[in-house]
Amino acid sequence: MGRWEPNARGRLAEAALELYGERGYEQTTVAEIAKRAGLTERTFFRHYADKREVLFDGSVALQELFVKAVTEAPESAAPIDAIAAGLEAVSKVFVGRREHSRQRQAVIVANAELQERELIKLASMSAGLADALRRRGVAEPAASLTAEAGLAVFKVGFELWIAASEEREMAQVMRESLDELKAVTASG
Amino acid sequence: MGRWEPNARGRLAEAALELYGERGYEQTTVAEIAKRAGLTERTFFRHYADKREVLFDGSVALQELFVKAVTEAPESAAPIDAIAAGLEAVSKVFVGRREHSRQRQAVIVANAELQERELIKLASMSAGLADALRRRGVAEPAASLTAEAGLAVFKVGFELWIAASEEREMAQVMRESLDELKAVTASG
DNA sequence: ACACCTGATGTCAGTTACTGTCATCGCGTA
DNA sequence: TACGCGATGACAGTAACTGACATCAGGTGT
Repeated sequence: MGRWEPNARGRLAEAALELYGERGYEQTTVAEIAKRAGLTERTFFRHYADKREVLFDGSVALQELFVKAVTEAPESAAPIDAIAAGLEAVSKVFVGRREHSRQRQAVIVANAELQERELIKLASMSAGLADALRRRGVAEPAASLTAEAGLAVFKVGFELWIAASEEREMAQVMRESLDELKAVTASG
Repeated sequence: MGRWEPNARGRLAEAALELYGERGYEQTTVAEIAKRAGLTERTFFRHYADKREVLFDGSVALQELFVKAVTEAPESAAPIDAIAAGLEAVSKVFVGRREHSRQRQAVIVANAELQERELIKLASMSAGLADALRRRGVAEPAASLTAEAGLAVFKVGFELWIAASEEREMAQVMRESLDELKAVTASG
């Protein structure tokens, strides 16, 4: 366990998820995470800005994927359909990762600080999507509202997918959730 | 400024908003807030769970009002219309408070930790609204999606209202934002 | 008038997240 | 083989937050 074992960052993320799951987020100290990863507390903070961030390593890549899919949707697609294309793209990333997602989500819902961090990541995604829509020529407040609606579908759809049986595909759940949103907003 | 001046809690909230505005959230210590309120750091933490919570004193009451209005909407009202009734009720609370809201929002958007706290308060509202809708007989995931849609309207509408001129009423902004959401989700 | 009770506050010590600074290590390169 | 450089360790310090206990002001009962 020398100073130069490879992938220090990944070892820290793995150790953190394990410990948060075993004894809870609050009952875990950063020093313990670092020790399990064969590193020191100071090095933890060189890789992650704080004790929460270690659980959200992939969020930037996920947002970029989402935004990219919206940006590259056909010009003719309506804003909500561009968002739908983004949801399709994002869903592919989660194929085969349901169990890992469940474990991670269980840790997050057990602690308010982690929920806060999750929410600001989702808000960042919403802002990125609104940007992408604006670049497609969508005006405000339509762009922000469409982005928020898309995130609502993602949030609700994600929870449904986690709770669902193994055969149920995320992309399908997302499509159905979006249809449901369209239904409930289609009054008056 | 003796030990028993009245309204210690209110004095702390006022001092905190002032200091966060003057020198920023991170550059303000809890000891400084307490000192300006004529109290000690320890007493601050008896009134507020942490350094962020002091800015969110009214959030529980606001949520209760929102939920109450949704609950008491006519039985015949569609879910989205019950939410609309809630938005109307909430809007009344903000009459005459635009300047205060601007000041507070400026402090919040300037700091990520405060944004996180704001987001979890809004998420709590969404959960409360979904509950209320379920009690009205709305099934899942329609209840959660309608609640999330309502919160999206509130978020976007609130920012529009803050940026708008003095004559523009929040209730009107909320109505227009909801109509816009209905428009963007009314495709295919 | 007096002792007593109670809730709010003060005091103090302790833990832990997080930061700044400098020393040290292992590896590649000239 | 000497040197440079990025990653890590070591250490001290700040501030958010907590627990335990003392103290104070005001009300209550006698």
